[in-house]
Amino acid sequence: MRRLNFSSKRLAIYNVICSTDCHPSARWVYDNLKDDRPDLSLGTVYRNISLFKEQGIVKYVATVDGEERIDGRTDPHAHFVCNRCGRIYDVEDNEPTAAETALIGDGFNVESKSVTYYGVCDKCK
Amino acid sequence: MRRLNFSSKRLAIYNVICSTDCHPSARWVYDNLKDDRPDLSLGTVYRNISLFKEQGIVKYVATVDGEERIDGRTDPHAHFVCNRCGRIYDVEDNEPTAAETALIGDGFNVESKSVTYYGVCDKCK
DNA sequence: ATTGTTGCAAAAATTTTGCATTATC
DNA sequence: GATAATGCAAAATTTTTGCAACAAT
Repeated sequence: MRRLNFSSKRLAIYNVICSTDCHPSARWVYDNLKDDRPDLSLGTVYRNISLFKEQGIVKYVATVDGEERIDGRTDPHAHFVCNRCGRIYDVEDNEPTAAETALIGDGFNVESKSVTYYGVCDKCK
Repeated sequence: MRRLNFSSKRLAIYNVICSTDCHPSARWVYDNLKDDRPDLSLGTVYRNISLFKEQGIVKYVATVDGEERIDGRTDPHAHFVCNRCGRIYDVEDNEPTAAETALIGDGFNVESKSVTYYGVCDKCK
């Protein structure tokens, strides 16, 4: 069986992603690891995030200010993106929708759903 | 009173966006106008799309293969993004969610909601 | 040894911007 | 003529990639 998180850098990248709730960008992950691991390159962070997404252990959340933001939490939930500060918050929401049923009836394979609210967060108000 | 769609190019860009249901990228809009208007630059398309988004007459839909995709239809509805071909479909869905009420109760200003389904469309199956 | 992983820098790709020119009123 | 809009090309940004070096088994 293929072992996941083979290398120590890969593991470190994954751990950073999972131990924050800020829904980081690749650059944020890089910056946060750079202190502990000066020998880390941004390309490696990108390569590993790509891999994690293929494996399904990291999910795309939103693109904010041109940067892709990701989430290490993979259970179904929604997000709130602040239009002022760019912070992304988790929002509990697992309501199945009638629209999904309709899509399936129309012959679409629905693999995932993304629900994102946009507005101004409590800190920025 | 300030007049919208001041210039003829601006109007043409807006019309192309509104008369397709493909949820185009800036490049697609540019390519589709280029035949009729050889004197059109991609920068102008980007500048006008930015303006339309500020005005609220065009909405961001999703980022597919690194390209931002937009919609000239601004009434509340959801989307389906095909992971194979990148096509984006409109999906009727205006169910208000309990999550939105919860957000407001928590002191967030919810300005908009984006619901996007991902999977494989009927044409690609 | 062989396969997987990384650093580095270059390249690719999308989007933004500065400035001179053109269009609109 | 004054203001707004555009073309063009350069610049800025994010993301990807090639390749040699390194790590792991």
